[in-house]
This record gives sequence, C-alpha cells and structure tokens, in this order.
Amino acid sequence: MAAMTPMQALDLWRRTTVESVRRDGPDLSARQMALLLSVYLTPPPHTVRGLSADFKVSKPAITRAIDRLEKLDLIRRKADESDRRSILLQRTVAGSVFLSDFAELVSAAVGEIAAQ
Amino acid sequence: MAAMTPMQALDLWRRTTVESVRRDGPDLSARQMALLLSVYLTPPPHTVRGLSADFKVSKPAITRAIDRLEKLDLIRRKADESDRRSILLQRTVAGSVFLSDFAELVSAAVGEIAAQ
DNA sequence: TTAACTTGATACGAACCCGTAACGAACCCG
DNA sequence: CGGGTTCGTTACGGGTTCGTATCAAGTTAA
Repeated sequence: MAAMTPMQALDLWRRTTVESVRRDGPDLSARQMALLLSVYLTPPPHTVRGLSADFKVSKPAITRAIDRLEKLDLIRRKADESDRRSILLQRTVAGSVFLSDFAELVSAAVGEIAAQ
Repeated sequence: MAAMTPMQALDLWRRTTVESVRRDGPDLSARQMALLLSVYLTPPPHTVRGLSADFKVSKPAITRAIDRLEKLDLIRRKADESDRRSILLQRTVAGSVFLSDFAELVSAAVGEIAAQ
C-alpha cells in the first residue's frame, strides 16, 4: 500500500462515509466506530476500563456505546469468569458481516480514487 | 496509491478513528462527517434538498446536522441571492483546519500500516 | 392576482447521549 | 473476618437527535 496525498485521504473518507450513509447503515458516532473496530482488530481482552483509558473517555460513555452496539447486535457482552467484576466484549456474526461490508466500501473507494 | 487488503482498510479506519477520539475531537456521526466532507470536497452548490437527496436522508436530519456543524464553526450557512428559499453551505477557516488535521491523521495511519 | 409548488425550518413526543456523582458487587489484603 | 479498592452500571439534569407532520417564505405559472 503506497502513500496517499492528504486530498486523496479525505476523498477516501468522503466516498466511504457517504456510501455508508446512503445504504442506510446505522449512524454510528466516531466513538462507537472506534470501539467496534478495536474489539474486532486488536487483541483481547476488551474491557470497559481498558477502552475508557485507551480512548481517554469516561467509563459511562463506554458503557453507553456498548449498549448501542449490543442493541444493534454488533458486539456482545460476556462475563469474565476469572474476575466477575469485569466484562469481556466479543464479536458477533452480524458485526463481522457489517465490518466485512464496510471494508469492501473502503476498498471500492480506493479503487475509484486510483482510477481517477 | 496502490491497493489495500480489506484488513488493512479496516485497520486504517481504526487507527484514524481511535486517534481522533483520543484527541478529544468532536464526536461526529457518520452523517455529519459525510456532510462536512461533501461540502469541502465536492463542487458547489450545496443545499439542504441536494444533500437530502444525495444521502437519502430526511431534510430535517440534514438541517440538524448543519445546525451541529455550524455550532462547531465547521461550516457556514449563506443565503442564496438568486433563490432566497435556498441556503448555500460554505467552508470556514476552522473547518479547513479540522479537515487538514484529519487528513494528517489518515496519512499517519497509512504510514503505520505500510511500515508493518 | 391567485393558486400551486418548492425550500428550509420548526413543532412534537420519543429516544439517545453527555459528564459527574453515587452505587452494589466483587476482589484484595491485612 | 473487615476495610479499602476496583469493576461496570445507574441516577441525574440537561442537551441532542430521531422521523413525521406542519409551517412561513419564496417562486412559478395560469
């Protein structure tokens, strides 16, 4: 993957985001998207306190983002058996599908920009 | 700009979004980001009805997104002199700075992924 | 002039989200 | 055991956003 001009970077973001909105996907905030992607792409465990520290965001804000993503069935809460105060965030089938589709949007946008 | 695997595409999105959240930037929704980028990257005029049709989103939803972005001083409303029912959306200095910074975040993430 | 249409904004009740503070439950350690 | 700590959640008052319906203002055309 070669470099990208700032203009190309913004256009990539625009094409992808606009297409995602057009497809009537869930209108996720930056925080929610950051949380979802972290759960799927970074090594576990994923806990409320860990994400709160990582994002520099309050714990209740993380709890609410989890509430929303769990309601959309994009992630799942699971009790931590070794420390029952904690919860572990896990992937779901619907979440995997959502991110797989999203990755295709990005790839398609990359292709459009490269073809310009 | 060469191709990108789906995994790299998602990781690019993750790194950029997480860093943006860490920096305590405004927590924009996908709709708001799509609107902001469209105003800055696509040819004018930008009107409520045009964006509503383009995004397949209701007009009040567009009005509210504009309200938010205008409050953040990222875009500006201007009356259309040739048709005073319409409004035109315009760029601001703060918006240009915001997107310039954002483009740098994307570029930095591209660099990190390339260096992996 | 007047009726029909278009445009963006507003009203509405419901749902969501904010940060701070407080909470019960679970863990740790003396 | 019991006090202190850590965990995620809930309570709170205030602000934001949702979609549908409606509105006033501006434009168009009969």
